[in-house]
Amino acid sequence: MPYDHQAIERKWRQFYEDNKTFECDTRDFSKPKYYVLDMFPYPSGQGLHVGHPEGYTATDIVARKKRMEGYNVLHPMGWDAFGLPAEQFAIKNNVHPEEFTRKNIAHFKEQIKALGLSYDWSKEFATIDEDYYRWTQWIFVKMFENDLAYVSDIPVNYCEELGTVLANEEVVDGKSERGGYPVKRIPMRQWILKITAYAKQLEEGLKDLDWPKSTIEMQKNWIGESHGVEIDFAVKGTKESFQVYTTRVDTLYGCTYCCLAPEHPLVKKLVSPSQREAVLKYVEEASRKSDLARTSLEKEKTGVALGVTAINPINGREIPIYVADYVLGAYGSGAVMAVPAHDERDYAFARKHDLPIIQVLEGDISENAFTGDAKHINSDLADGLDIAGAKAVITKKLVELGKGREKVNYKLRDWVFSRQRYWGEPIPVAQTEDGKEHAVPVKDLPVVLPKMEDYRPAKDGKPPLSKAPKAWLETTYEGQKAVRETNTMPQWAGSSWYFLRYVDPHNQNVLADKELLDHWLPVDLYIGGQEHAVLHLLYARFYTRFLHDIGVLEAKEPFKRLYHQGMILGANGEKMSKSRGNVVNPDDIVRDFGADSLRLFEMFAGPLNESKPWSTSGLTGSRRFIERVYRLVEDFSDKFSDQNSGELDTSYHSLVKKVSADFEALSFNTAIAQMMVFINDAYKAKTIYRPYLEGFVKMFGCICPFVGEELFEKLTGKKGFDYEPWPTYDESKLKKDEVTIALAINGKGRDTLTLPVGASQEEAIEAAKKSEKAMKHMVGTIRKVIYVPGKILNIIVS
RNA sequence: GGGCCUAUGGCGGAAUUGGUAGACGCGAUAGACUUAGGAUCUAUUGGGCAUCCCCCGUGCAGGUUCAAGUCCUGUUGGGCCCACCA
Repeated sequence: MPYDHQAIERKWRQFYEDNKTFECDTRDFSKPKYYVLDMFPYPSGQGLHVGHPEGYTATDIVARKKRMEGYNVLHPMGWDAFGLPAEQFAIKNNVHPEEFTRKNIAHFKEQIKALGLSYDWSKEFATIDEDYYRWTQWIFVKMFENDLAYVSDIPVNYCEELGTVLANEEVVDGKSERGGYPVKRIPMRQWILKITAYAKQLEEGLKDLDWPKSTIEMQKNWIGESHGVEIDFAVKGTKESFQVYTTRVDTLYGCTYCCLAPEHPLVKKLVSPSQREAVLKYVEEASRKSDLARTSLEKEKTGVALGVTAINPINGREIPIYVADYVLGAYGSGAVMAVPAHDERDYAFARKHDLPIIQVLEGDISENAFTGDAKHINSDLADGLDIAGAKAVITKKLVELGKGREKVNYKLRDWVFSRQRYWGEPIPVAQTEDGKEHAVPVKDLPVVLPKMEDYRPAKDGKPPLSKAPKAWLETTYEGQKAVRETNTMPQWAGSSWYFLRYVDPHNQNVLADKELLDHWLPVDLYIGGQEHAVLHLLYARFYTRFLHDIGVLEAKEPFKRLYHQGMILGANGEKMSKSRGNVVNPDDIVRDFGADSLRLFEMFAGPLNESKPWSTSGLTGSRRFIERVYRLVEDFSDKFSDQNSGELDTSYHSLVKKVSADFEALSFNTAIAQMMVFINDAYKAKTIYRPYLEGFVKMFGCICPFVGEELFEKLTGKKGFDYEPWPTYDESKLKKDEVTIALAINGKGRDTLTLPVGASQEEAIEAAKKSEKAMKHMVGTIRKVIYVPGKILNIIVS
């Protein structure tokens, strides 16, 4: 029978359904555990993208291998289902986001099942399930109780025309991205999570993770730990002082002015009467610029003098104070000491405002600030020292004076956690009439998102839930009248802990049984896109550490090993998009070529972590290889033998060795190449030892499960290879009696030598002398011989 | 501006971590089978050339080494992230 992928897929999908083949008993601790997880998808209206199967196939291969190796494998799937796109689509098309999202989930699930992925569907949930978001809210309540959630008025981008708050990315040059309406920075009440309380832990925890280097770097960068010194500057003629933060305390003698951020509380307090008007105007203008506009405009350094003087604590020098928006209010203390000679920004500002420049390191400052390392000058006790030495003595002096202290700073800011949107988890808080915020008691969770006809943002910038029915809005807290919080959580909330719920998804009493969490966490292998290198992965780490701290689980880190799949690009090497017309629909591929061909192609196209262009001929090649394997089993059974002739020993045992190692390293393309070599050898062989073919089919079946199951049944009569033992290899079968090594003259490869294993240098040279090719180049006397057994014989002559 | 990654045939990519560069696949060429082949099988396939001999070849320029795609220095192009973080 020829290879009919549709019939085979139908048969084995049914088999998997009927037998619940991949259900995992998470309470079975008798076997070692392996938890392999995909980043759960956001079920968009477009359905599955051909990029999805790439990561999913990779984890599936590992899951299948681990099951055969005797692990109890947890391999679940679920849905990240709250979020803005569904809400926007629903508004546009006048449907309810839940209805729309549930439909998308059903579609995604069907598409994923068609791919032969070995998920345990009994663990499935969506973040929009009340049963799930009850615990998302519970975590928030615990954070609130632990002073990690607070409300604050912070500036947001508000667009009056659109009647809504916009994300930074939606604001371009002070105008809304859509419509081009003006956007104001106005303070608005927001819920904030104090992720900065975990900055240090999140930084330190990175060193124990088996994660891609680039992702670790990005997280480090985002957390932005910096070691420096905080210095007190007194304001002349007042009792006021302010702190500056610097990583270059060694340049303190070169400080010729100070700058405060426009948001700095002392600006309005300190400003001299004559400068008051100009300064207030400047501050007002700065506040109107969005963060984006403030940084994307040309790097011109603007600022206004406050008309007051500060005193440099190291030498008593009197210096002017400015307000300037190149100083960030949210970083450090919102104030800097300016050293124009050795900081490019200060240099530009000083030049523009005609401020003095004092050089304190040797170097050229005629055109630019000098920022390298050199001997200090004009620095009193630090003269002659390099940066490190000067930092040490100046810091010591400041500490003695009580005017400075070492300090660690982080770029990481607290997490704005509220959204003025409908399609998210309601924040489980109620406000009593005295204005106090109270967490909803745990027994009253979940706070169910009310069904609403009109869930558009309210015109005055208030969240859609402010239009919810009174019965929902009005509540009580310990007998007092209260109103519910109408902000919702961001999409991140549900994805920050979902990996915990899978171990115990139906638990009604706790978010998951601690015993199960402690057995299964951390996740052993987590695969997903690099676009989540910072936010999702950082939030998930934050949640896990918090939950550890309140005793929910022992693990401190959620994901032990992380890997990013690359993108599947269009055939033209560009990102797939409708406008480029290079989108490939996985449904078409599965229908015409089969899920196995799609899986094989995506794994063979190149290294998992690199982006690869789509290639129809590559897909055809994959299909061709499957047919070649299929034909071998179907049409050449007269070659099969239960006696091992030894013919395929080396080929098979090196195959098992390579595939075992490559699967572990997620190096699927090279594993597949080796499988092709084996099949080529098998075609050439006179007889094929049947157990070798069975072993091959089990490994091949991890990549192409449908045809793998079919062939395994044909070979063995048994249904389902999924819990069969993983093939083993015999190292002694790999050791040949002879090795082929390279023969080089003067470092240049000239020939190969076939030598007995363990041949001595003398034997090797004897053999080399028989090589005509090499002897041609052996002119002169032998100067040196380098012999690396099993690798190379290099003879140096002159 | 800073950080990280990357560069190998016509194409996707291998290379035991310093040891004959180009595994495997795609594409191409020739042949076999066939009514037919866009199926299958066999052979060849980095470039040059005096064609199985030799020379040149891993973005570019240097260096270390008996030996470099691999290590070091510099440089150019591509990708991703952060971006006035004091």
